Amino acid sequence: MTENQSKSKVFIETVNDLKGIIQEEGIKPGDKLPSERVLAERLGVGRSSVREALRSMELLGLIQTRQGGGTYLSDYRNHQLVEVLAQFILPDEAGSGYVFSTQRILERDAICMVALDENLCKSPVWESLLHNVIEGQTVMREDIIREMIVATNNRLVYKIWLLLNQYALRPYQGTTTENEKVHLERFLSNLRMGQPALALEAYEEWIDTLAKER
Amino acid sequence: MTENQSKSKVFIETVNDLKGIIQEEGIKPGDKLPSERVLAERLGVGRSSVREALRSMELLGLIQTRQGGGTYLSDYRNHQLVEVLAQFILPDEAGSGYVFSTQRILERDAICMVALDENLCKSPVWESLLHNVIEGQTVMREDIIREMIVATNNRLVYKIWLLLNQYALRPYQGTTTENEKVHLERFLSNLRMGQPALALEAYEEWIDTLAKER
DNA sequence: AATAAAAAGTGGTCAGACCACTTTTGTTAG
DNA sequence: CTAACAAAAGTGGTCTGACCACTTTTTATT
Repeated sequence: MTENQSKSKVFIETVNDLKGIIQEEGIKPGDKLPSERVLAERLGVGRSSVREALRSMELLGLIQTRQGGGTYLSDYRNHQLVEVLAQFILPDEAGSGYVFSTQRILERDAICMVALDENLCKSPVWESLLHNVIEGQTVMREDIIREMIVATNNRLVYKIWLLLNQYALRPYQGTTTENEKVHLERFLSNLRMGQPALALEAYEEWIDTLAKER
Repeated sequence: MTENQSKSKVFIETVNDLKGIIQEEGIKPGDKLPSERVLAERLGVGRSSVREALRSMELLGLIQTRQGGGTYLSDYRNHQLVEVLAQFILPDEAGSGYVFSTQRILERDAICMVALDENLCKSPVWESLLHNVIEGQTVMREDIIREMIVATNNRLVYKIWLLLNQYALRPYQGTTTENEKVHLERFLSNLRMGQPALALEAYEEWIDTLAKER
């Protein structure tokens, strides 16, 4: 099944093989990968091909490398690729716009899911977040959204969202403005009351305001 | 600014240099890059380092390569990265139902987008699809959904959806049953009339019925 | 047993050699 | 002169071997 596409390049296949090894071997983030030389022999390819695969994965942030030390599987969240891609994509807003709107699709769905679920929207998380906002503590937009997406209990969506987050030129960071607090309060309280439409509305306004403030 | 981090690896620097060359030279998507050998000499590094950089960029979908032909700057919007990361992220989730529900999130959004847009929902595509259904011609669920997602004009979403489609244990294939036709008609006509809520409802029923029929 | 030195292991880089394929060039037949 | 074909040059794809710099392990010394 690997060779039905005989045209695929060795280094691409190697990336796939690497994935296979990682799975079979049960290698977890933080664990060490076999050395380049071992991998080359094991996969029956040249070391240079292994390196091309590894370097690609490194640029993606999938692995980390310490000279003389070894290669380690990294937490997928450490995408350094953000910077790399940003350099290429930034001059070309169209690309980043897709990331942004895709993220919002997932977020809107999460909001609906939470608001429509009696148990979810009653969760003490929202109350505590709301409390933090009122108390003036810094509450990150990211954290709130993350909570919602986690709550919907779809790991795949969560992973995709995390990924997009890395790509997004996230315009929302820093301290919470007074204006933002208002939106947040409205949003969270509507969420808790199980009002998907109202929560969505508040969410849209919140995001729009944020985007404009830059 | 490039050498203040003396530790950065050659292939990483090369990626940046490449970016610089692309900018200086005014190389646009579709244009040809200098050959690997030329780049190596020009940057004063080994060809293997150039290759590691190029391969990384290729895995990101930043460039395309034709053996014997050359290396070409590709449209950054072709997020190949989705596929690559999918290799690492998706397999764990396949068959878990997450793929299915994630797909539906994207589809529901597309339906809303189309139905809410005056121009989109008036598109002759839906009419023609509806016509085909009535005429008894085989209309694939996939094709209809695809049309909608394409219509929303978010290439990233489209790519992700295609990907999920491959991983999904897609229960919908084969001939269109009479029962399905009813749902389809209802769905498409609501879509054309710009009724997002009704279209969504019909969609949900349609999908649910399909899932049950297996 | 603690410490220091040597060895082995590992990633980083380069150079050169082929191969397969494509593009260009040059030649030849019409 | 043009069209078709063949040779040559260019280019990416891959492998091998060689160093280097750094880290980890082993060994030897005190």
